[in-house]
Amino acid sequence: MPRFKSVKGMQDILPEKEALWSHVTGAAVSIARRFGFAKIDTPVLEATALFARGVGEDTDIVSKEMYSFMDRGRDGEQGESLTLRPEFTAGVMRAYIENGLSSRPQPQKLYSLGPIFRRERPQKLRYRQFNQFNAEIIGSPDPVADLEILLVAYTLHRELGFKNLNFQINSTGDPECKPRYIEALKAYLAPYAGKLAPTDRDRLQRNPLRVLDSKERETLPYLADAPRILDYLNDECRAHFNELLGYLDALGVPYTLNHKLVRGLDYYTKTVFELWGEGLGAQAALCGGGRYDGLIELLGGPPTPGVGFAAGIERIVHVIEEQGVGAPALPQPRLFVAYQGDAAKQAAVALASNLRLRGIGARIAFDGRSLKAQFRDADRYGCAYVAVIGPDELAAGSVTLRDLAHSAQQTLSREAFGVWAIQTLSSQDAATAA
RNA sequence: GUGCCCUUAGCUCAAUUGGCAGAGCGCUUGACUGUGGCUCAAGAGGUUACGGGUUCGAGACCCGUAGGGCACCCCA
Repeated sequence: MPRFKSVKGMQDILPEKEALWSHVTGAAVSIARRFGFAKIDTPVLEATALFARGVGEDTDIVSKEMYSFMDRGRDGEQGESLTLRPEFTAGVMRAYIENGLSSRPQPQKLYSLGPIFRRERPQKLRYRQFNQFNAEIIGSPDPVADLEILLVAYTLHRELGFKNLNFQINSTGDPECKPRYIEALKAYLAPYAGKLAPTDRDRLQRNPLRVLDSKERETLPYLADAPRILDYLNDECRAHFNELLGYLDALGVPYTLNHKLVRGLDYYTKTVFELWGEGLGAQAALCGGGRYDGLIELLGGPPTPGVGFAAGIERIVHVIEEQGVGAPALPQPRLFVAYQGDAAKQAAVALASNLRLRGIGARIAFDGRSLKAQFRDADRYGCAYVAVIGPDELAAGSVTLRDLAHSAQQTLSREAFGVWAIQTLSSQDAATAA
């Protein structure tokens, strides 16, 4: 029997990571709530067509990175094609439309947390299954909505101790000015088409904007003097962008205008951004997002503006781990219940169970190990106290309580032990949890 | 999808020009038969990623596959 291994690009997150992970996700949730976001959980599986339509057929994500399969229909007929979500936004928009969230107070501010799947070649901090924190503001064209999305991202990373944060920001215009710019870009690049890198020649036809952030050596020289989209924005888009930048200036949020930033998803309009940080190797982006005013209508909903972003949890965890940021310890039982003998084992199991029913954490040994081994476990698990029930205690109806830190012990009646446990352990559990 | 590098115990790594597969940590047990940390001792744990080939002999050399790392592409 061959040993099973995790699927390529997918990894186990082991218990020792729990404290750090809940530190990060806890911060994300707390900031989302501070900004007035509510949680929405959508399925991991969606119709392939949703992503093809929403994200765009010609994007890298849809054209080569999706985990898709044909579902079974009735009577063995072939059903529809389903896909493991490669991003959050399309699914959240589907849910917004399907559940009539457009008839609730607008805008709807929604956050999500969960796994995302992209079938890329794995690399450091690039996995085929990874976790994202996602936030969307749906139903407002106000630049303040853009600002709040940027600020959620910024606040999250600031609070987790990131240094040298910087937004890369650009505007990709709207359905009126974006095509004008694309035409201008195509016209500018057309004479050089033969000299561009093959992939870029292809992009020029299918998705001209993507030529902009090309890193192909042959292409780069021709990009330097390419027209800039900011020069082609119509009045509305320019005003929107300038208002957003004005807020960022006023708040002292660092950003760099990056006119080559277009991002790989078709649905973006107006604002696009990425937040860059240190310690990520070739993966500069901690998180990214932008505005998608046409998406909901494209997916069959009422014309509705929206803006959002997604952050990669693994990338955040990696960086703060490297910076040696310690996460607060998670609460754990302070008491270890040890026993000797079968009869005492029953009493010990009952004792531990009763404590837990009263909300007090307790750990108990399995497998009838020696007292010595039980004490070693108690120490290893960081328990402060050991309650021992052996033949003597069983006969006397008592419990021997040892304080490991002070190497002191005393024998108490069951009643006295119960009082001690409620007084000492319930308060300490609460203290650890807080 | 492309290029380069890597893969030996649960983990981190040794093993002379091809010549008996090892250490530390961790784990289990024990060191006055009711008591932890520290120390000491013993034990368990391996198809050397997988499949072929060369050789008297392969962890080592050759080919293939898988997985990992780094970079490209793109992004979280």
